[in-house]
Amino acid sequence: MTVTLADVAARARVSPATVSRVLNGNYPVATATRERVLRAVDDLDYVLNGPASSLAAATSDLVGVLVHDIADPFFGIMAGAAQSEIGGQEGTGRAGGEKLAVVCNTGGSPERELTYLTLLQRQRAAAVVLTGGAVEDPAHTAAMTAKLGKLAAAGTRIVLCGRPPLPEPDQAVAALAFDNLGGGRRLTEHLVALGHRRIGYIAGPVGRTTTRHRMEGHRAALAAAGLGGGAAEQDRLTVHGPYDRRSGYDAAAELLHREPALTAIVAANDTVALGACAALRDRGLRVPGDVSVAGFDDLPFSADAVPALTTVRLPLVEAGARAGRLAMGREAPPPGGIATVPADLVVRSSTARPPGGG
Amino acid sequence: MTVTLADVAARARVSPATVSRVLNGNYPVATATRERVLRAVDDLDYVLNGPASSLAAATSDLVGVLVHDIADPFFGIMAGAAQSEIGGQEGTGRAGGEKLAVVCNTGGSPERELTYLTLLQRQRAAAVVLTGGAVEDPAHTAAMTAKLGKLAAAGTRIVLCGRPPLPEPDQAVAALAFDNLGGGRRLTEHLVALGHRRIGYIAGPVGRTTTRHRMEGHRAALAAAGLGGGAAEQDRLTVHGPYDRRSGYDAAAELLHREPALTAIVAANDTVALGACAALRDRGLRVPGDVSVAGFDDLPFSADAVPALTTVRLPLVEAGARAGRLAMGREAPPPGGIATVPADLVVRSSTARPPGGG
DNA sequence: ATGAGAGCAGCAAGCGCTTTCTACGCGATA
DNA sequence: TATCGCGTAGAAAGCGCTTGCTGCTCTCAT
Repeated sequence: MTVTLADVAARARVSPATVSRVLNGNYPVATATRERVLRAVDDLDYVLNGPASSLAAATSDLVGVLVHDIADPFFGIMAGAAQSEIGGQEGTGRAGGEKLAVVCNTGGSPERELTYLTLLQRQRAAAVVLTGGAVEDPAHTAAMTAKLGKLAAAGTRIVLCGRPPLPEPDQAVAALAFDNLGGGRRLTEHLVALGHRRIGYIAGPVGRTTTRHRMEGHRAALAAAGLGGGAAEQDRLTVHGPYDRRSGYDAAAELLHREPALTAIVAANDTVALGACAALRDRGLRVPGDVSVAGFDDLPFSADAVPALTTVRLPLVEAGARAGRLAMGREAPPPGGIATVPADLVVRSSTARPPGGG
Repeated sequence: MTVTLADVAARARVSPATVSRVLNGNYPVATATRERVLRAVDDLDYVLNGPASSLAAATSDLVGVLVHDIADPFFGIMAGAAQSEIGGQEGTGRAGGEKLAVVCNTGGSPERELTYLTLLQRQRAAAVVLTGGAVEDPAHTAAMTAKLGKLAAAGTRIVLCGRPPLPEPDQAVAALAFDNLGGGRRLTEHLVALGHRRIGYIAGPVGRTTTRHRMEGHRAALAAAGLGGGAAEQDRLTVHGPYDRRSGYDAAAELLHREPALTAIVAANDTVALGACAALRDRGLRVPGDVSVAGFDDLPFSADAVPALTTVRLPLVEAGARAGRLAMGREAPPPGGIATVPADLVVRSSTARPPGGG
């Protein structure tokens, strides 16, 4: 039925051991022998049995990339960049280093995150890349830490991309953390500098590090300008929701309802910001004429929106690629295992001075 | 070091065979025994060794989902929908049916498509879902057909989603083909009905089925209205490019250069259409006041664009989910193994009657 | 009471590969 | 000429799991 190593060995008139060595290329094999084996492989159309190989070698060439939402370009871009570093090298022929990068979609669910990690652990994955913010639930954090510790102990390399380091930093875990706090602060500082005083905030889902950090940056900027207000006031001008367009639309409407004199809205990300713009437009308000709007991430479509979105640029491609290299062990981990990825303000045309004020 | 089945068996005071059977749940085991085993599993924190299991059982729980560009929501949406059907069922506990859906990013490269297929074949994947258009190169088509045939022969289920059936239909391959031709035709018919006579076409990359079918639909509509012109004229009003925003921007500029009197532009997809809109805007042309623009796919952001995009709706979530179920063998394949997914015209505000005419 | 049969658990033979250790042949060295 | 060592190939022992088959222990009908 299926062709096995032994079949190839028989045809090449060598032992299975030799075939294995030719295929793995980490043992001296005479050129003539090698060629004979390679020819037999081609003739027989032999395909290595992955499970058998992984079992015997106690390692596999699977690398998992976990994302919250595969339909969101924020994750797609990072995952794509990581994957091209992992399974990428075209034309490398049958040379090593080729790994199978697989992206797993958790849908933002903690359970599925854990489930995928177990599945990856089952497969004895060579590495795991976790992208996006972490869920801030003590129980889940503990479970994740334990699971990741076990994976690391089993030799699986762990890389966090766009996610803060674990509470108890592990040597074996590299973290590429986005400067969400700094980015959020700079964004709101920009708005404040333009003269805005009543700024609504559309936050991401509750209980996510990304949500919290961006919001803390926003509030820090407000506080620094003496615009903090009380906790109650802050909450009044904040609406939480998922990272999608619809959420932005609804939240903007809600904010306008709570505070009709709003002159600016800061959104948790670009997609949400675009939803907010739509809501504003539907109410006859102009952006940025009546209300300024800002996003976060600087996804490709943000530059093309009308008006072009003021946002915070996150180098997703670079970060994803670096995470991929880290996962492959092709790049030295940053000192302390932790690196901060910059988040720079990008001013475009969706923000301007407030109508009367300024 | 790592806990094995034998360790669990020892602790539960049963044979390894019994533990295996409890875990796989496909053999009668007395309740008391089962519970003892389950307790031992928990106590020891046992995690099945996937490769060993796959080797012994000659099957694996990996399902591959191939996409051209993971950063493109068109693929992200389909892949996410498929994945939720494959690895989804929350709370199913340790019950079967749980598979590891992994998405592989080919970047549109034929070589990588083949490479991933081989990697999946290595892993003895349970199923493979291929999304998006196929590359129309005889050599590649032959290679793919051969490879898919081998996979199918090895028991891997194959599902094509948004891709036409193989040249020589295989019983084991299910295909969910998008009605790109019909959608393209209806879209252009709409433009013609509005009174447009000089319509530019921004096509996708050369040599892809999707590109060709959409374009053929466009040209069929033109021909039916007696607007076909000669082949040379058709080519003059057609520009090819990748499926990205930049390509749309450049192509629109080029079309305008070739035919300044253009009153409408049909783009290969929504992203490209948005790029075209940006180019038009930058030249001081209004959409749809001066030039109408239409896209394809109806991605989420299309409804939010300004102006909202007239496009062709593809039920990506439904198609992806169905592909997932097909891959799991949870849904009967369509008659003949082929089903056509409808592509309906969605008229919004980016198209209107041409300026002077109509 | 006894034989048949159902229900459940164990034995042991692999699944296809990797890798350690051993063996062989040959040119170089003494 | 005898010895050593290098380069290369083979033998064989698993890696951890699944599963066909065997066999034990009860229960139930005769």
